[in-house]
Amino acid sequence: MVDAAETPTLTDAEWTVMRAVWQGSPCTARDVLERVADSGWAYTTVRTLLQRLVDKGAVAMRLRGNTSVYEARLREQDAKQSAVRSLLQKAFDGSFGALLTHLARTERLTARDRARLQRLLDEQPEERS
Amino acid sequence: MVDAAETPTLTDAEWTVMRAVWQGSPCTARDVLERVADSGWAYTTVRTLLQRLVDKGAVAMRLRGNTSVYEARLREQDAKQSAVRSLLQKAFDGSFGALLTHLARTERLTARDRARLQRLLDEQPEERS
DNA sequence: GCCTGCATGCTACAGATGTAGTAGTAACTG
DNA sequence: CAGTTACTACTACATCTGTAGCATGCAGGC
Repeated sequence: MVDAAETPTLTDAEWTVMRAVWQGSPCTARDVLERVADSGWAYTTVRTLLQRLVDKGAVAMRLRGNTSVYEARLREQDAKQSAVRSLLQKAFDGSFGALLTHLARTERLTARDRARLQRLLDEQPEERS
Repeated sequence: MVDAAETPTLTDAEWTVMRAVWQGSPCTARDVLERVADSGWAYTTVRTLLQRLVDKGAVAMRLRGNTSVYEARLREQDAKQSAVRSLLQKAFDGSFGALLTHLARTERLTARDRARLQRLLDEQPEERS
């Protein structure tokens, strides 16, 4: 009852920045800019997004000299889990099983994926409601 | 190259309306309003959302008497697939396997889910790339 | 000491989203 | 026929998102 409860929701652009931050956590805006180079974003855009993430509590900011240093506060695991939950709610009636069924039906599973799914089935301990 | 290519992206509110539409497809705005009763939305809100969906091509509208009748154009399967793809891109580096791994780690399967998934795995023919 | 460069804190602004309200009109109801 | 309903087309408007620009200040080089 502690973790993914108050996870902030991230927009697409914010996900891009968070991925960069997670890539190496105490980092500067300049670092992030480099990591998201292909986005073509301006430095100030990265800055704005980082600020919004700070506002949301997803990253922490502190000063080192006159430079802001950012550090992830939201854990990648939690963000992912939250994103999955959100998808589950809006598109799969909240049912994890419905999602799996959909995946198995529509996604092309590689042999590796199939094996992984199988393992998921075999390993997961029986549910005790 | 026909199906989920040009699938429009749905917002959360739009998902809610689409779910109602899929529930019984040629239907009126009033029908939708009833189906989403718990949302507490005003009739005009539903109307606006339906209009936006029409604009996006997700539903078709035609007149019967002086009443608009809406019909899903976007298939539920395609919408779901698109939503999954989108999640994959932003949170799992586009890797289906990464999503599975995450699911295996964090989500719980009910016995029913397990059975269903197992059946799908057994049934689905081996992939040939 | 002054210029150049990089950092910072604001401000901006269009388009998307959530959530309606209003005005005009067609239809049912006594 | 007049009032009450119900439907439609438009308009509204605060936020959120994507994507920056600007004014300013400190720090190092010449």
